[in-house]
Amino acid sequence: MSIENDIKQKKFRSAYQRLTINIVYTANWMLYQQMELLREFDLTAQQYNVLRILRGQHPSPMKVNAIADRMLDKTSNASRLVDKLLAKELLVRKSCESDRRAVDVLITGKGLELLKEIDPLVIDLENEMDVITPEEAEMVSKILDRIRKSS
Amino acid sequence: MSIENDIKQKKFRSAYQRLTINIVYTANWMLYQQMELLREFDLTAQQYNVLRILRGQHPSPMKVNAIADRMLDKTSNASRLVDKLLAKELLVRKSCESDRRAVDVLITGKGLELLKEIDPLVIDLENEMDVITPEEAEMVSKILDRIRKSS
DNA sequence: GTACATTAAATGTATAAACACTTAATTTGT
DNA sequence: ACAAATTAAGTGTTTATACATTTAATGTAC
Repeated sequence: MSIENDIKQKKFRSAYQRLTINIVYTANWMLYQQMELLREFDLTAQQYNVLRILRGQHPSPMKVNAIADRMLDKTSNASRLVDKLLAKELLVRKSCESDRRAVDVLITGKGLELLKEIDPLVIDLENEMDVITPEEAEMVSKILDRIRKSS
Repeated sequence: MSIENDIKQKKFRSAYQRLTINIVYTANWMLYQQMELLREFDLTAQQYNVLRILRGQHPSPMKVNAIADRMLDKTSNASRLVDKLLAKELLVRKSCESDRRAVDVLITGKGLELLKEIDPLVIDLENEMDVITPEEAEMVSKILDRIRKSS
C-alpha cells in the first residue's frame, strides 16, 4: 500500500515531505510489529533494545550512559530501563571501582537466553523485507545516513 | 554519519537488519527535530499531526475515527488529542446530527493561523533533505511502500 | 588544598501513551 | 418491532516518557 493510501492523503507538497512522512509512518509500522512479537516475552521495544546493546558488548559490562548513547531513542531514560531489566534478572548492576559515580551493567545468562529465544522471530520479521533486494536495502540505508548527516 | 557510528554498532547480521534499525533511528531523529520546532508553539508532534489532517479536509469537518485512521501513529488516542486541541481553541467539536454517536471536528481560524505560522519552519526542515535529490526521495518512498506492502 | 565546574546516575513530577472497558447510538437479523 | 451485535467516542487505570532537579563523585583552576 502506498503511503498516500495508508494515511489517505491525496498529495504532498514535495518528494521530501512524502519521504519524511513515509519514514515516520514506516518506523511506527515496524515498531508495532516488533512490539507485538515482544509482548509475549514481556519486553518493551526499548527494553529489548537495551538487552541487544548489552549482548553486543558481552562479556564486557557497560556504563549506563554508554547504553543511552547507543539507544535508538536517545531521549529515553536508560537508568529506569536498567531498573526494569534488573527486576527481571536479565542484567546485573554493580558499582564501578575506578569511578564510583558510574555503574557497570552486564547482561545475565538469563538475559542471553531470552534473546536467543527471541532471535529467530526477529530474524523472520526482518526477512519479510525480502520483497526488496539486499542491494536496495543497502542503498536506502546509505541515503538515510546522508539525510541525517545533513544537519 | 553512518548508522554504525551513530549507534556505535560495528556490524549487522544483514542488510535488512541494518535498514530496519536505520529507519527507526532516522524516524526518531526526524521526530526529535520536529518536536524541538513545535515546542515553541506548545504543540506535540501528535497534536500537530491532527491539526494538519484537519486542515487537509477543511472546510469539511471530520469524525474522530477518521482522524485516527489518518494518523501516523495508529495507536494514539485521537479522542484525548482532540480534547487538548479543543482546550487551546484550535478546533471545534459539535455532535453530528445524522449519527448522534459521532462527533464532527473542525479546525478553527486560530488553528489554521497557527499552522500557517509553523509551515515555513517545517518546510525549511524538510528541505534540509536536499542532500538527496527529489528522485532519490521518490525512489526511497516507493521502496518503503513495498516493504509495508509485504505483510 | 580548596572552590567551582563537570559528569554519572538516580529521582520527582507532570504529562502522555497503551489498553481495556464503558456508554450510548445505530445496524442487523429474525 | 425487538434483541443482539456493531460502531463511535469517551473514560479509568496502569505504565512509560520527558524534563528538570538532586546527589554524589570526579576533574580542574588557582
